[in-house]
Amino acid sequence: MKNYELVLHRVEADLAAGRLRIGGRLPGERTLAEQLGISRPSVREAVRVLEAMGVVRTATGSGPEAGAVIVAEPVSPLTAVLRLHLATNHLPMGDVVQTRLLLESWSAREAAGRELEADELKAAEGLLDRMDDTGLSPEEFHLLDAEFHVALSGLAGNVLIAAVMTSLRSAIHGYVLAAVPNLPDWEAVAVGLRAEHREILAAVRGGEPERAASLVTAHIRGFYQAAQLAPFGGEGGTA
Amino acid sequence: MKNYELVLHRVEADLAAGRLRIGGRLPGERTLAEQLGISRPSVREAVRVLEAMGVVRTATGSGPEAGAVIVAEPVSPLTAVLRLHLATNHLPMGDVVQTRLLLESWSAREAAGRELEADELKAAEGLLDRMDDTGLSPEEFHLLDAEFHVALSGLAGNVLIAAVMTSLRSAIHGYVLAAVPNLPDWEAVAVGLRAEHREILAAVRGGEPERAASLVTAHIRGFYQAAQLAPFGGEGGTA
DNA sequence: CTACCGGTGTGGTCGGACCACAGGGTAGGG
DNA sequence: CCCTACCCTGTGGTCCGACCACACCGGTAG
Repeated sequence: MKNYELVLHRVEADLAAGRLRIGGRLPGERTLAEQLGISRPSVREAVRVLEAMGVVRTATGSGPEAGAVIVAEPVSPLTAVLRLHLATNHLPMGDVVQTRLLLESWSAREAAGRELEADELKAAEGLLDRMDDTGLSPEEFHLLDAEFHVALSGLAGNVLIAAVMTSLRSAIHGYVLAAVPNLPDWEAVAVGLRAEHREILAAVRGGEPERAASLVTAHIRGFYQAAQLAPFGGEGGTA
Repeated sequence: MKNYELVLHRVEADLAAGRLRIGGRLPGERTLAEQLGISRPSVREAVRVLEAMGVVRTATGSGPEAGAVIVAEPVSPLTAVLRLHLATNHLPMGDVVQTRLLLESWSAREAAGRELEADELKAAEGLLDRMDDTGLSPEEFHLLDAEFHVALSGLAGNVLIAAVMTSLRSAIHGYVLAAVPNLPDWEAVAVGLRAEHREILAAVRGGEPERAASLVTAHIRGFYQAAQLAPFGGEGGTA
């Protein structure tokens, strides 16, 4: 048993038992070291891991914002894990895209079947309005695009799936952007994407689950085919 | 910019550029510290993070197995992130189960639509045979059960989804086990689960995607309802 | 009453030291 | 000549003590 794991187990146990809550603070590194009978460097290694896992946020200084504060940020660790494993080339980009397709089509179906608050849709709509600006560069456009898709999957109400979607989009971002030059006419593509987005949102708002899901599937598939990316054989959503 | 991040970026860049491959080794901690102009403790913090992310495996001693070896182990970090965030109670168990349902039904549909090698199915079948042993405790049974479901999702051929499934199962394990006492007759339930497993595998082998998917959905839903667990309203798979 | 300014506690970093471990080269015995 | 036992070397694992930068907070001077 390595020493830093003592800290990890201690923190996990404290979380599970409710002794630590979001917004709470870990004891100081020196205190923790003394309590567990280990050295400060060992404690620091554990805190770094917790930070990388999105469980704490550290800050120097004093006051309520300083120290190791408990947070709940699952997106950044998921993104980091994805990025690193994509870098090893042992995680095919095709699998990532396929997973995205699955999660998004499900989210759209689910969201269309729920009672949505008006302000939930407002955020997504605002993004679409901003995407109407024809002066946007492909990169700016795609950032808004990604944000829209993430917002859409958030409407399904499953925080895990929303978090995974966010990570997937981050991981895919560079990949998609690199393929923009493959498109024969970017502006024409953008026009098509805008229309499809509106259509998807309308289907979600109108409570048409199957239509929303198939629109999303077609929307994503269409773009990847146009950009000559990731030939993926899987279904993703409902056929 | 914190010092340990220098190491993370360096390693990620080396991975992306192909200077580091699976099976390769990181420079020694002392060497790395000198190269980046930082101290060894800073390097160690970064290595710990990489280890927690499943990118390296560290070992003492000498020889080809010692040092920080590059590996590709996405499952353990995903599991750890899930466990920690479940402990914070900011990740509802219902969402985890719902996600599992989605991934598994998709995997079953996908697997049934593929050409499978005989030995791919062998592993799953072997697990089912072992589960026929009536002397198994609920915990032993459930471990095999989880392994079977993971193997099943592996048949779809998407390593990301398979990895996520493995993590979800680990996260759910304790939760499910704690609910076994809720079951009026464990042995009767086990008999039903065995039959359903065989049926699912048959549908996958027989190339019946929709049947496989709906069997899986019913299989999972049935168990959760019997154990009076996680009332989840979502669809998960195709309705 | 206000503005300044040090005290105090936080994480961030560093250098050095020692330990346990495992492999490989070497010196010794057969 | 071969085999065995030993020691040397390099690895990560751990620890100590120190100093820095930072941010709040309280006392103090105006």
